[in-house]
Amino acid sequence: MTSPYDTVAAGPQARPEAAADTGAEAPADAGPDAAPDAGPDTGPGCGASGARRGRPRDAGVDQSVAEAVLRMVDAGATLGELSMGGIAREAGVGKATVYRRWPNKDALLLDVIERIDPPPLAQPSGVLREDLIAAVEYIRRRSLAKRESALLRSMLAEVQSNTVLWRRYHDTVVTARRGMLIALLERGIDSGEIRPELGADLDLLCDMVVGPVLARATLRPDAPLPDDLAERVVDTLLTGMRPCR
Amino acid sequence: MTSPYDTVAAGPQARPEAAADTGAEAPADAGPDAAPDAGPDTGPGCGASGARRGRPRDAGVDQSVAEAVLRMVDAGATLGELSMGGIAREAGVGKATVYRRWPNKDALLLDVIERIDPPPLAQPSGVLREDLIAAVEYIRRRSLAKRESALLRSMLAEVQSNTVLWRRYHDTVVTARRGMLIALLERGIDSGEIRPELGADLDLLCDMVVGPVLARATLRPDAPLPDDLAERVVDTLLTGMRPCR
DNA sequence: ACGATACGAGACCGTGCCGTATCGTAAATC
DNA sequence: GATTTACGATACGGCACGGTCTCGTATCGT
Repeated sequence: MTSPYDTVAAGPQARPEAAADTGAEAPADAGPDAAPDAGPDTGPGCGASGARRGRPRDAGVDQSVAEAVLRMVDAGATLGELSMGGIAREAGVGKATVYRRWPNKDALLLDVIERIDPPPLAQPSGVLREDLIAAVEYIRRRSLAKRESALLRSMLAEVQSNTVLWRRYHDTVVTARRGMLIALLERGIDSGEIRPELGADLDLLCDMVVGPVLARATLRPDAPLPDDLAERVVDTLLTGMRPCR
Repeated sequence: MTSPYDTVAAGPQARPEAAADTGAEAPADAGPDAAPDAGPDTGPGCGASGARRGRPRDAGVDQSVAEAVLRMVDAGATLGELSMGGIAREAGVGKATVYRRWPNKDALLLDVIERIDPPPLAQPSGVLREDLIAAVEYIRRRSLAKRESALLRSMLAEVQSNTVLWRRYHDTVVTARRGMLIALLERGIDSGEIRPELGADLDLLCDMVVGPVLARATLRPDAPLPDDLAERVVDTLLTGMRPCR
């Protein structure tokens, strides 16, 4: 109903003259346009003019703020519970310093989320079973180091109230991984390791591979994620539950 | 960090003299004791004395409030975003009326959540494949009528900041369904329809059955949940991905 | 009729947060 | 040295919410 997330301006705020459109605009305007590029083009030096005049921005501040947000989410805060004041305090910076870089809370969160670049999966070995296990194992490990899973849960909470935020996360983090997995499955079909009729819905196959661990990690935070989980999921999936042979 | 959920008193508040321990207690006391029975023992008539004196409580109010909460969550609100004033307004009741029944927001949410009694699954037919499909299909349908899935997502957001609330939901809603599914799988093993070595971890098997649909419904709210989803998940799972035969 | 209780509406107050502004200081260019 | 900008700290206004209270009305027992 009363969603606090209506307008979102993404990316750290550039210095005033370099981006006059990001800061204070005409009121009751904004809307769903919101410049989609949110690269961490932090202020200093982004303008055409080579060297800035005054004291340069401390690059460490961006880092501190991002770390603080992750730390707080990790510690159990909902995104909705995070306050700008709290973030600033946790990061050990002034509130004004935060607002100098991001116009509002949404922009900040969006930027922090995009800053989480998942380390690339290892190069596929070509052996289907091993590659699938590696993919699932990757999810398991990320869920264990629960920074990721805490953030995911927090994001999930925002799916409904802040679709922009979620879509951004989805496009940045989820899609990439999913693409790799689908490629893996396609190769498995080509090589005859997967029944070809299953190729009709790779999306479903994808969910069947990652769903179990994902569901356990996010929906059952108490459940264990034992070492051999990925292996057993993949083997059960490949062989099937029936004692067919 | 600053969790707004510290103490929780569950269940609709009984009329004053009937339950003097639920209302205002000594401050800085409460704690993790919180009477665990939260049945909707709504005020009137709950006391030993047969008939109450004044105007009886309107049973419709409890319903209206619960409906309002579900409606708002359904419409995209996070539990944290719900306000008592908003709930009262949405329900068309006075704020005082709400507080007359529940001592605080947590107690209200807890009660509403427990009020969602999932309609019992149909009696198992005895045919493993059909029963598994029915179980998965049940999840799919609940996710489609997204009241449930919206609530689930909102609950998930609270996992970290309000473990009490989550545990209550988990114990009430999740455990029951899971138990039925595990019984199903056990019978499948007994009847030889499932490879017996898989019986070593029925929990995992459980996740493999429900995980795909659950993950898709909660983690990918845009993804479709086609009619034949349950069937295909179960068949793929039973047969396996390999072209073993 | 009368007291008791519940009802919707809304005033009220304390608190916390958002976003801005100010202050004194630090680091850069001119 | 002067100017410009960033920094941490903090004060401020505005606002929404939680929770209490009051008011006028409705509905029950006695």
